[in-house]
Amino acid sequence: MPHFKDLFEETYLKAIYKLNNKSPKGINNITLAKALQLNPATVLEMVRKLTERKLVELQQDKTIHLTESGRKKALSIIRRHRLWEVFLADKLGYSWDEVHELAEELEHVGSDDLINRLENYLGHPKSDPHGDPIPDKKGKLKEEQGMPLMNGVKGKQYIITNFTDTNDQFLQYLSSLQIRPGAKVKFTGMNEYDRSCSLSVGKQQVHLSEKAAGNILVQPV
Amino acid sequence: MPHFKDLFEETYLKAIYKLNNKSPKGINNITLAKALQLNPATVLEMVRKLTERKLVELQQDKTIHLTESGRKKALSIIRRHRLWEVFLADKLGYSWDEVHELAEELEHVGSDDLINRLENYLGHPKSDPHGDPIPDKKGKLKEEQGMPLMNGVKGKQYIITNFTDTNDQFLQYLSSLQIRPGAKVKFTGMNEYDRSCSLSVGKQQVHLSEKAAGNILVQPV
DNA sequence: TTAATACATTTGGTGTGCCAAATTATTTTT
DNA sequence: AAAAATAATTTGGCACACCAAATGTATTAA
Repeated sequence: MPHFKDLFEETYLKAIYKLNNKSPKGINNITLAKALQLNPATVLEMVRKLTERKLVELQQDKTIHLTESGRKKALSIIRRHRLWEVFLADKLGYSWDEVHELAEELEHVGSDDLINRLENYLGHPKSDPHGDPIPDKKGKLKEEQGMPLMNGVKGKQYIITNFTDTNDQFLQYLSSLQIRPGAKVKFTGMNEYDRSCSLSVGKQQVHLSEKAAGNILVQPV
Repeated sequence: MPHFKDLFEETYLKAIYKLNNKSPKGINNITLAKALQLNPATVLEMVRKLTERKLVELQQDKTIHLTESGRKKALSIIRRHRLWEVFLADKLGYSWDEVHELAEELEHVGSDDLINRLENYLGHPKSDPHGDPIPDKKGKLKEEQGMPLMNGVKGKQYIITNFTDTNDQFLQYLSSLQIRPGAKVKFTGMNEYDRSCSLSVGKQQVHLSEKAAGNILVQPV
């Protein structure tokens, strides 16, 4: 019979890691609870357990931080997730905007040895189908932070690198607009009223909400 | 957050299916509890839930049987398990006696679509690395029952087809004796005292306990 | 400074699978 | 048929993640 503790642990660690990347000052349990779609009481309880396990530290201002070993574990899960995504896309023919949910399950499976073999089999890819970099065995991750498309300069061209929202719905929406990693777009302006953005993708004019444009990362072409 | 009910359900259904294959008359919850290494009280409770879910039927003589839909689910899990085993062996380079435990985890992951794609990617293998046949999408399984090596005739040659114990320890033990699916062996006799068997594998003389020899299935050469 | 708002924590309680131990059949033996 | 062994079931309870709602405790506005 399976042991679930790891699974919960991994889910929490990954969520904390990701939120902490966005807000390096630290996050509170409300934020974490919202991200996990759980009750704050539940999250507090679990965070305490993780603290006992020396994976998480609670600062005196109540912010939640990963310890070094917690960060290691989180990166290991992200590594698994992204390698499975590559597998699903490259080998099984899934498109880049369909792989997230499945990888969410696969990431909790198997040993490090399995993942290392998988990486080898996939030819040591540097990034997953969404353009996100894959941590190496040691947990090293080169974070080439792109700039949010929202902060673009009117008239300039950009290359889509990756996304800060990994939701398959969102990605499929972008995909339908031809917005995918590697694609070239021109920023044609922002509407000051609602901060929505317009851009041209190929010959199409596209309008994106502030939220959407904020979750698309680009590099100057 | 994950939903575990399926996982438990699947574990029970698979165990019942396998035991029922060995004893078609039906099994009791003691046998099932032993196989799952759980308390009979626990198993009884769960079996009742599975009965409510119309996956299992309790006969009046207290034997446990799968319903048609229970059998379907069990076969679907076995299909997943065996396809993942092929993946691990063929693509990631694991040897046939190392794949079971990992497949035990992978079998609970993902959708039927994923498994169908995997099957396609693997080239529609007919059997897994242990020689066991892989059920098709519909749940059809051709059970080419081999004969237990124990029942062999002295002096005759046999081809190893598969095994009725899937434990990796056991398989690795066999592997160390050059006993693997497809291997040719000669049955050289049985010791009546403890029913242990001797055979020749290549140039080696090998002795196996009654239990081991009973779990090795062969076909006349 | 007081009131309002947000956050943090505690309390009591649920569902699910699990167990040990006691009890009640049901078989076997003798 | 009585005794012994085995099987089936019930009972009460544990662990774990989870939640709603109540209660503190800060912060921010008025």
